Amino acid sequence: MATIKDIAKIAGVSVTTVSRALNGYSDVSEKTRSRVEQVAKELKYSPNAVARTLVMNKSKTIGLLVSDLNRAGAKDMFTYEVMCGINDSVSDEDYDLILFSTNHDKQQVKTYTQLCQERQVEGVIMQGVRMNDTYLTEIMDSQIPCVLIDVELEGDSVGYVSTDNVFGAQMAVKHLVNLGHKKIGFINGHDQALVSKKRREGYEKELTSAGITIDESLIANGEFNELQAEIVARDILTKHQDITAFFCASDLMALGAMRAIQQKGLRIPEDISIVGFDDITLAQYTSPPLTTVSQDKYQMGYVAAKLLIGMLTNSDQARKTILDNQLIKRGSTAPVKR
Amino acid sequence: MATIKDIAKIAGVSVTTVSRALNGYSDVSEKTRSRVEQVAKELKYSPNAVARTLVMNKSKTIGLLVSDLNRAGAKDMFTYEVMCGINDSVSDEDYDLILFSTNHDKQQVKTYTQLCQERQVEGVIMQGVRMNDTYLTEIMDSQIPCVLIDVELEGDSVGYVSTDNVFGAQMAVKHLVNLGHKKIGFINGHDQALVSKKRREGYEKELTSAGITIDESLIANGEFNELQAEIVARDILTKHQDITAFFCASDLMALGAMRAIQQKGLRIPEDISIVGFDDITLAQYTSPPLTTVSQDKYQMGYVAAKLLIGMLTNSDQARKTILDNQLIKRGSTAPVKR
DNA sequence: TTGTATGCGTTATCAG
DNA sequence: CTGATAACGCATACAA
Repeated sequence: MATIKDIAKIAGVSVTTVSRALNGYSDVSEKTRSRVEQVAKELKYSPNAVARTLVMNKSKTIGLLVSDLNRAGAKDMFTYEVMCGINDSVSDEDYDLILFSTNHDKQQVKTYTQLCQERQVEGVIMQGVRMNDTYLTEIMDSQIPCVLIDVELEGDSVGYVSTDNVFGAQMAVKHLVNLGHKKIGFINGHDQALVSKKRREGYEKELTSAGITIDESLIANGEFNELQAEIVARDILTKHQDITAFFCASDLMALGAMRAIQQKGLRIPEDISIVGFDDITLAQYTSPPLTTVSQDKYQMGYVAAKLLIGMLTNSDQARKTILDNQLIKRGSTAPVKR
Repeated sequence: MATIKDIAKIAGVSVTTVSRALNGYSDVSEKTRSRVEQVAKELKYSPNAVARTLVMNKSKTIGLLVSDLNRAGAKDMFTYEVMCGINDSVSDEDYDLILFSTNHDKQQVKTYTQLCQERQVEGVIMQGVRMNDTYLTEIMDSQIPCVLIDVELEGDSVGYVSTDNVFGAQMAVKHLVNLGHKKIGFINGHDQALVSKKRREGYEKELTSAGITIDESLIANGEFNELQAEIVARDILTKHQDITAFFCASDLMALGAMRAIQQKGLRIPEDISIVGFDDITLAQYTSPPLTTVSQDKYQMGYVAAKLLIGMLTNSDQARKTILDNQLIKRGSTAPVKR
């Protein structure tokens, strides 16, 4: 509650002097400085960041804009882990984080720029955007620096962090191909996700280079949803009795597919091999444990924040980073029976 | 970037009028109001919450203070789910959330009051505090309304949300007792957690009422840590060959204990029954699926925020809520062999 | 080395 | 119904 005014009065100096003393300016005598600091301590003074923001036009605040922050995300801990990385990163740099959750409806009510201006955030990290979210175009038009997670869009003030989804998918499919699989189903996310495009690209690329022709009827969208994945997996299994493997664009969907497989009376990995994507915690605990492409979610968040803060301070900073993925071989994949 | 000043100039009125027109005051003619709104829209005006905070002394901001926000928490999604509840709740009421992560070290650098004052948060929700965190006493002394998650401390401006941990533990133990278990190990968290005290209380209460005497050597702290729980479980199993069940104060620790049990060549639930606490997502996927006491974490967050906002608006608001828990019976418990 | 005056964007008071 | 003015807490250009 104490302000520099209070300090000034007690210390018998002007507010200007207090301000400068506390901010470490050199043009203040050691004597007054120590006196001011003394009084500040006595009064348990702490600077009002709000007032400072107003006058400096710098809030030292970063907006964390999460699309669909909800319980559904609880199974795959993606958002949480990314957040941990961001949090560690920003506190290193003495920024604070303000959390916005958004969704399609909210985006109609308040524009991106409004959202940012109201709270005077210096920059934004956006997680979970869809390609058709209205905010995405606004971000590109806006001057406010923004780093996107898993959306590879670049602009003057827009950068991104992603993992190498094409290569990740290639590793997954190559692993299956090496095990002798030829008929490999692909359960993708949805068309609004860039990662889905990328993972499909990897899937097709690897099959092609293995001399296997793409069969559209082996591919379906599971909407990144466990249940939906189960449904489409069941459908594919019914249509293709001779399928021997699945590649799923997320572990969560792999869980759904596993259920479909097991309900058909098929065994994993003896009858059907399956590979997921993400390496969520659950992946280690399914039976059998799930082979998957691991993404370092914490690192994604950490790097995203670093990138953003870099952009905030110097403009010709690199604006994108692609992290490597890793294939984690577990029990859900095996050589094809013959 | 547009301010009310800009609007005033263009609309040909004073800033006062603009302010009142935009804030829906009645003492402004319909004509000027619509004119002002028109101009505001043209200029894509959005109010500067920072300036407003300064003058109103109300930030419409709630601090979410999380102790040890890190990857370790990724397995039990506690914090994430609580956060989702809080987020939904505060956005209902048009508050924003600012995220602070703290730990023992950080608490020495900046006091609780400083942290709050700097960002002018109106209230705080605190998750993951330990009984010996210095912030805890500061919270009690502070005037800033605060709601604690799972720490049952009450004061003039302090409330809490928790679940009925005593009863939850009792349900767990009663379930085991009903299955015929008499020698029931208890892997607790640590002494700095209130929930640990409570769960122990429930454990002892239920055993006593079943006529079973408490054996201290069957009880150990697993520090809410999977590995530590595995270690102490192994220890107890070695010392007590005739133990038939475990009650663990968290699912995460139950995972550790399960590993210890299985490594001993014992089967779950045939040889050893086990009950956890929390109902984390993983609990459904272990083999066998884990019987556990379910806490509605989302609801905890939701209620916490509601409580806090209530305290912010009227002072004689209820300050605490205890939510019910639920025993979820799964495959990890069975009648005792004889 | 220190102090005075001004402004950041908004709301509130009070007079017209 | 409207407007001039002060105030919130802080930083800074300028003056002394």
